Amino acid sequence: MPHFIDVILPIPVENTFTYLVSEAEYNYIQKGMRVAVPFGKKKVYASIVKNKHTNAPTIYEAKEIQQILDEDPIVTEQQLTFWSWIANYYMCTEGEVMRAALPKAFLLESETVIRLKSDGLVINDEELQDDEFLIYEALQHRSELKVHEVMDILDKKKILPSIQRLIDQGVLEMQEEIYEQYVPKLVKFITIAPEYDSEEALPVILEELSRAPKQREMVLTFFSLKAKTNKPISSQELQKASGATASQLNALVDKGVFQTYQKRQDRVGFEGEVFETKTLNTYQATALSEIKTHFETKDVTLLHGVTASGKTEIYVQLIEEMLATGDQILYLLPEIALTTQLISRLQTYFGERVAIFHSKYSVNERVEVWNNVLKKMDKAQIIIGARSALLLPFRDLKLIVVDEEHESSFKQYDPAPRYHARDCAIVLGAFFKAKVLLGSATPSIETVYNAQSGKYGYVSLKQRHGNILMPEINLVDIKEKSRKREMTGHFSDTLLRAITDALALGEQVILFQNRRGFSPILECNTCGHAPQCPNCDVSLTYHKYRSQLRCHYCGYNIALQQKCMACGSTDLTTKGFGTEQIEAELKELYPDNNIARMDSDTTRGKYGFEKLITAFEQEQIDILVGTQMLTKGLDFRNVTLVGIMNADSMLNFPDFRAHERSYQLIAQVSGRAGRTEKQGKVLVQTYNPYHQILQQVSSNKFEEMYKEQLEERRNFKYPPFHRLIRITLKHRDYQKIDESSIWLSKALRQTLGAEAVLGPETPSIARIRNLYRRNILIKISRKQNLLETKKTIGRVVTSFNAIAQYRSVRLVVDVDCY
DNA sequence: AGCACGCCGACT
DNA sequence: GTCGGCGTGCTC
Repeated sequence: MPHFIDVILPIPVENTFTYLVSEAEYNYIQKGMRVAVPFGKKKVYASIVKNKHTNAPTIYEAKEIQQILDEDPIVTEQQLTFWSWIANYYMCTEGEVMRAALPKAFLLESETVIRLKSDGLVINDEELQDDEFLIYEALQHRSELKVHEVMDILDKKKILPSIQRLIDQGVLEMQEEIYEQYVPKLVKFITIAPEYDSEEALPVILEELSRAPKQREMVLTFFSLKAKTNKPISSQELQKASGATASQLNALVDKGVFQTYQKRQDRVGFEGEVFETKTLNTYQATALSEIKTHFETKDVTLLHGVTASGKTEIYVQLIEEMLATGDQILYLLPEIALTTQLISRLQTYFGERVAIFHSKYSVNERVEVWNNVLKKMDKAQIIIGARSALLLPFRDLKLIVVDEEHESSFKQYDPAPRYHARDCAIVLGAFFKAKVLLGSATPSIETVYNAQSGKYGYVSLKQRHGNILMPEINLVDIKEKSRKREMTGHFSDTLLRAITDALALGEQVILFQNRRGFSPILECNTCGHAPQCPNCDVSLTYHKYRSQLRCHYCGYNIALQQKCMACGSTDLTTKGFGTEQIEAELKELYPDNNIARMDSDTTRGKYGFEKLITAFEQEQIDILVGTQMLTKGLDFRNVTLVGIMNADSMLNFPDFRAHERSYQLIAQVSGRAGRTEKQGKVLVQTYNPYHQILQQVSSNKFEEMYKEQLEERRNFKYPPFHRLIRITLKHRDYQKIDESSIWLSKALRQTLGAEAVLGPETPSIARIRNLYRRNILIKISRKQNLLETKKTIGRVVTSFNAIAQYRSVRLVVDVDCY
């Protein structure tokens, strides 16, 4: 009886694929193992085994697998169930989930390589055509060439005919190669050769080395290191301690004094002191016991604690109590908050039981964390990570903490799966019967709604840690200030006075401006022309530090023009403002103070962000200007003043959550002020100080904001009352996008009802990277069957793709697109 | 996704 | 005439 396996391939195709295996392979293979399979004419992929069976496919012949890649499954059965849930819920394929979940090192892809045939004939150069000669010659220097490299050498794309001719002549051979990308880290250790390892031998060696003082010293250093610790001594350590070079060390190895051996070492680990957890204050202790009470009856609980109320300590305490059982705990954070600040705090409590999973980690580091979680190692009992940590191979998950629950970065936007980590965490928690704790100072409307309706437990913590007062938030009417000519650049006199006062007291200041760059638009005063991106429908942003105009959507950039490109006038002005301009103005106003800027331009690189944070912590920086990045759970002791340069741009953002977001942002930034005894001060500059959101945030009326926003959501059919699915259409032809989007919206209206479908609407940026776009929004009432509705949408999409002239239109379906 | 096949314009 | 453009269809 033939044996078969169904596998998931890491590509966006709907189905699993069936391959033929031998009986021995069949018995060896387990679900969740990786198997290399040929796919299409030449590709080889690492796939994941989803099923084993003996049902031969009827309409095609199954291919044989190439090889089994694992000795044990690397994906658990629970993960496979979870993948399939994600694929269903977020309307994507399991392959896309697989691609997001597995560390890249697990996803081998084949590459075609060519090499000279070992018994190949030596060929006469004259017999070869130009291209063939170039390939032949390149292979004299390199043992093998990737097809891609051949393209580079010949500087053209059609290379296969030349290669084919060489193969026909028996010169070359071609092969598909797959590479295992994970490389264990090997560390070189030093021991002394056994014959020298004694008291008596030492003088002999020293005598022998009398003419090599450096080597002599190294031997002495080795013995003193050995006496100090009984840990193995690495070559690096020895070199550092003795100040010797690698060649001096090698000389001793050659002389047979030292011996070396390689040891596999984990890249991920923690070395340092471990401290006792802090005792909770009475408010925190009460909150913790309330959380535990809720967990007796409910799986999810919201901890709503104002900024600086000490939520982290509560998590720590809860984790510590849960840890006793030896099960795993997941701590999810928004990407940006994954700074050393919080991690080192958790590491000081839990030491090496903490593992970190983070996008800035290398492929190898990610594989190690994956394996540690899979094998349920002690060193990965507590996993801290951003949203993708949710996809790790957990064994026994006991608790999931979702910190900063309201953060929009928990939702993945671009490549599918477009999943929301908080919502998926709740589902994953249910799979494991784990408890889920959501924490935030400004929880999202949906979560508060779920808590108030009794679905989640609710615990509130209104007292700041150490009874520090909430910062005082004042609104500054800059319309009025402009009229009275009390503005200096973008600063009101009120804000400037507050900055001057704070600096005089040696305190630090944070200024928040939600836009990077110098100023968004460069405009001609004569003709009104503003340079546009040729690929996107946006004006280019002026970046002063590079003297460039840049597009924030596609990266297009040109050098700054001195003259208007339309009329040649030199009278150009900038409109709007960003972090860079604020920084420049500040440097003029406070030339004696250190001013730094934190945005995605200044925090590139692995440690860019951390360097800035550390410098600010150590008070080397007096004023920090930044974007959103500043809001995320950072804790600076000496900040007493926070200024928000312009609140209006956020409030007027065209999105149903703009008001909620503005409240959260202002409240979060404000929370950075006054974390010690002194009450912090927050100044919010706005053209509209009577806006209800600004009024609510300045008087700390979260409840009122929540009720008002909830009412609006109810009236306008938004979450949590309705679910939203957005379909985005993209195409480079304007006509086609127009027609196809109208067709699709009509088809959806016919099947789902006219009131459920909105659009097509043109997004505020109608074209990005030369693709025109249209959005269609589907609102699904809570009463409707979600699964059925998605199936219906799926059917409509299928019939859309069946129309030949629309097929080239790209569709992106985003479930819960908020 | 990626790759081959196939049909059209612009150049050695 | 060929090279390279990208629309189309398929992958166990």
